[in-house]
Amino acid sequence: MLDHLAVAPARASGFKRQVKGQSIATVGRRGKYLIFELDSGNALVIHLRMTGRLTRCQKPPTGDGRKHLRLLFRFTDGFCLAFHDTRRLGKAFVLPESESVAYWERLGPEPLAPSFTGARLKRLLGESQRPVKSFLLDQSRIAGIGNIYADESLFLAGIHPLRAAGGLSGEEAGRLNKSIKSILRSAIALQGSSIDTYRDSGGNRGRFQDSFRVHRRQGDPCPRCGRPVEKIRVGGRGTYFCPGCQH
DNA sequence: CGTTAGCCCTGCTGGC
DNA sequence: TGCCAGCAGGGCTAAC
Repeated sequence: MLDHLAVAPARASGFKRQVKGQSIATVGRRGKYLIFELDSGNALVIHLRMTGRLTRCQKPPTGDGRKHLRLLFRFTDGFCLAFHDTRRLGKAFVLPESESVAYWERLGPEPLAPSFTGARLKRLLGESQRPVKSFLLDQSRIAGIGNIYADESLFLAGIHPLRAAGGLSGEEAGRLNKSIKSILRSAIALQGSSIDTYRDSGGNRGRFQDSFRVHRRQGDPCPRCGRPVEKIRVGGRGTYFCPGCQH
């Protein structure tokens, strides 16, 4: 089994042993997981979840800077990489090279890959009776879409979050595919969404939250038709949509 | 197999 | 002003 919670003190020694002295060969991503490939062949994997933050710093944090500090990596050039996480939901662990393929196979395809097309999405949706919003959030079906981006993608595509996934037409799947790519690309260009604690590695806020059209905007007029945005719960997640534009 | 409820975790918000 | 229930949610596990 994977050593899944490296942050817990009881398991920290094994984690430290596997990371200490290693160089980072490459930095990558799969879904919402950050992957730091070590020269041992193993990978340091970090998931920020809701409130995790990775910050590059010139020296180890002190005072208030240590509040919620969970991990601190020190590099030979003197720089540090700090992992802060207020809610402690984030995870860091070492993924053995031998388990890598199986681990990443659990995730669905990357929606930004050129091979991810409307037709591919239509096939993935299959005959599923789940709400399309739940389907988009299921990382084993499609990797990397979170609650914000599911809401915004469905709004852009004009699709109601409670529609049965398998009930979407080919044309609708095509629209949804284009919307997902567009929303993700915009959010990346604006360096993410800082509703609350998210910051990039330089400590800067993202700006995509200023472009939300429905997410966390219940009661506000829809930017397209003016009807008030509604909030419901889908699969236990707060879900925002326009009753006038999404069918 | 496909799907869903519960849990983790802390800080903020809203209602009284 | 203070208190506290409720909410925020990604992903894992257990259960159906």
